[in-house]
Amino acid sequence: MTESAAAPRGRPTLRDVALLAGVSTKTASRVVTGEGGVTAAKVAAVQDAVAKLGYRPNFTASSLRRANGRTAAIAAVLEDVSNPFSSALHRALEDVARERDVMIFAGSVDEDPARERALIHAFTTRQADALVVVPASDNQRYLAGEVNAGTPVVFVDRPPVGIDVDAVLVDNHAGAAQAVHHLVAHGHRDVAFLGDLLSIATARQRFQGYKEALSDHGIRPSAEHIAHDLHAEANAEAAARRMLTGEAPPTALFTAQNLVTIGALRALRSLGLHERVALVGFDDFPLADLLQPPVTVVAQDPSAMGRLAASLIFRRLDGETWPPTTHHVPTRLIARGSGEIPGPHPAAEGGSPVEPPS
Amino acid sequence: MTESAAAPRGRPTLRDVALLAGVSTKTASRVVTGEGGVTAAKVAAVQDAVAKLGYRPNFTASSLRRANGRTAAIAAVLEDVSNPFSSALHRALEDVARERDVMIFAGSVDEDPARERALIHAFTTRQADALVVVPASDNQRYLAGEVNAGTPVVFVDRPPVGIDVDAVLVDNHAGAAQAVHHLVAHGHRDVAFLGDLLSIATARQRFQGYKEALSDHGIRPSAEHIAHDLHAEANAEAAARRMLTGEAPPTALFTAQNLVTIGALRALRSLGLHERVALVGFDDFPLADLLQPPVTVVAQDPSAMGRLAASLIFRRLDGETWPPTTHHVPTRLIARGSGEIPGPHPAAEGGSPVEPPS
DNA sequence: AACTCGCTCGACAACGTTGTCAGATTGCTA
DNA sequence: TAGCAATCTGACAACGTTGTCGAGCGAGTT
Repeated sequence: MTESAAAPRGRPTLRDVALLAGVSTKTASRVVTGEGGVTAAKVAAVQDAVAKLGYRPNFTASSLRRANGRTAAIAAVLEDVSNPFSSALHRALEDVARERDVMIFAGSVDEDPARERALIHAFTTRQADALVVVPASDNQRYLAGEVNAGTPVVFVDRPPVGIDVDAVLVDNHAGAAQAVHHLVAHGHRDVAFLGDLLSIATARQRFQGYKEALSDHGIRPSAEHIAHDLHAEANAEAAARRMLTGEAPPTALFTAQNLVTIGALRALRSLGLHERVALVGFDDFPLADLLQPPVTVVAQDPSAMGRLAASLIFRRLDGETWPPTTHHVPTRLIARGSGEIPGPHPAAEGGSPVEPPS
Repeated sequence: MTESAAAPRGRPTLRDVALLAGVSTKTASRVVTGEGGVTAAKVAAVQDAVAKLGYRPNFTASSLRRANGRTAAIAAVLEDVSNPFSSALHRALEDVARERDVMIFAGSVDEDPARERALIHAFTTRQADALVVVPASDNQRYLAGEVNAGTPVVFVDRPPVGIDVDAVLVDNHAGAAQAVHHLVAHGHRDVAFLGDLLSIATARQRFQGYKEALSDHGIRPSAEHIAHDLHAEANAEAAARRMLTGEAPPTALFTAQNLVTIGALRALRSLGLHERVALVGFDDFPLADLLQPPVTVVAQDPSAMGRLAASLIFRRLDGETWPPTTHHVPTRLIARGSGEIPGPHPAAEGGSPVEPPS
């Protein structure tokens, strides 16, 4: 004999199970979903059939039919799943989702607005129950349909534009200001700024914080010591090198993004200035404490952001309602060494060095 | 007037579109799928209706009905989406999948066999078209049903057990041996081993490579200089510290995993031995080149592994068939400094230092 | 003029599942 | 013993979509 039974072509379905167990599909369904109200004998028969056939329910078909139509999957539209910030966020979402057996679709936008739309389209088309978005475009009006249809949407790290939804943001302005105050308190007045693409809202906010903090101390930054649109490590390294080898080089650097910080570190290292020029970076990174000197940063907390975003999502999915709200997750200055290299203006102006409250 | 029209409760469906456009659902379907064979006038009417209602096709329902039943989603069962190896792998999968508009479900196993099964269950239940698995369990027989049903499965980094599927592996044995040969060539005979959980196949292979490479040089490692089951940074640091402060401390360390390497670096640093004790780590990590001294590693190439895994998946999905095959992606020794710290036995035995071919 | 051909279009069924409902069986009460 | 409620079970429809098939129509052929 080649086949013991009718050998259903593809995967076994509930119908195959029911047939083998000698019950109706509905009763088979009752057993596999644990709905109850089935006699022990039939339960056993169905379970036997399930085991024998290796039946796996088709959750896709089930969610098509079920009352709420939930797919128990949420989508994460991230900057790049392989960068530390995004992947920490991703992991935090997963941790919260796991408690509810919800899966995560993740995709990388790479700062490409078209890609952002394509991803969101793909995810909504696949009936994701909710959307977590780190946007790259300058306007997300196109999401209105989804939001109106009742899909919970949370923006993370960058504010929504043209649409009113929950957001979990970092206080970039305050964080940047904190970094600059810290440097000034350690005797620096010539603090350079190296930042990400100005098209990114957070980059603009950090620059704003930098400018205002300096101006609080009556300092006007030199135009040569400001570099924008550094999105790759190599660009940042070149920009830092240019500043540091120019005339009247800065005595401290504020690097407003991860890769920019690392590029600047390379420049400092290769010029042998890493023990002499102070540096505070925005966003923490692994091994920052093992470098020489250890790198002082304004840390964001992507895990906390992810957990908060997920909890907002699930509260909405549970039916809770409230007006769209923006939440701010605080930053934390972690002094490790590079930011405490003294500058030429000790005990700046106002007496004791100004330290932000822990 | 409160509502301009019948205001369909949830998302608009093809039926709503057809109704508004005055055509049958089938014709509406023809338009949105681009099937063709529809007059220009009706195409326009349908497109208008689509735009007016903000209609989005339900890909889930579509794949239920369509001939091949594909969901255009593949699942990645990873160690931890937030660790650099996993996330680089994830990203590589995404890059290949993107070309075909295929999305990725990702989940973290955290070395928990139960979680591995739960994730795979969840993904198959959601009709993922294929599975990429970095296994944590010691046996994956339970996947037989999926494989028989024709779902392409590729194992990455760790070999499948109890089941015969494609695999993309690192040559851990050779990579570890290469690291040890490198250290011996630089004058070390007392090379310690610090490795991950012995329950992980790759950890065992790396240990094997270490032992055999030493034995090639007629060296028998001291039992005190071998530490297994170091899965967290803190454990690794403690173990390294114990070895380095014991009597007859090793002159070189081979750290067989990422976090173990970092833990060992912390121990070296805190004991002030980082310029005196050589170290080669298995698996590269960001910023290894910026540490003092820069860290020599045997690098894996998670991107290449991911791309290869994805290409195997898609070739199978395209209908190509071949017997399950194991592919080995080569490692590469990257000499940066920490591995070239000289040991007490210069020009070891066989004349010129043995360097593996680049 | 009768016929065929090609094209457009819609009715219907089906994908795998679950909600609804009514029928069948059982056990209990009066 | 009749009556009734409680329990179990299956037929059927439906979720949103697409494959199948045949009807309708105008144009071209003999």
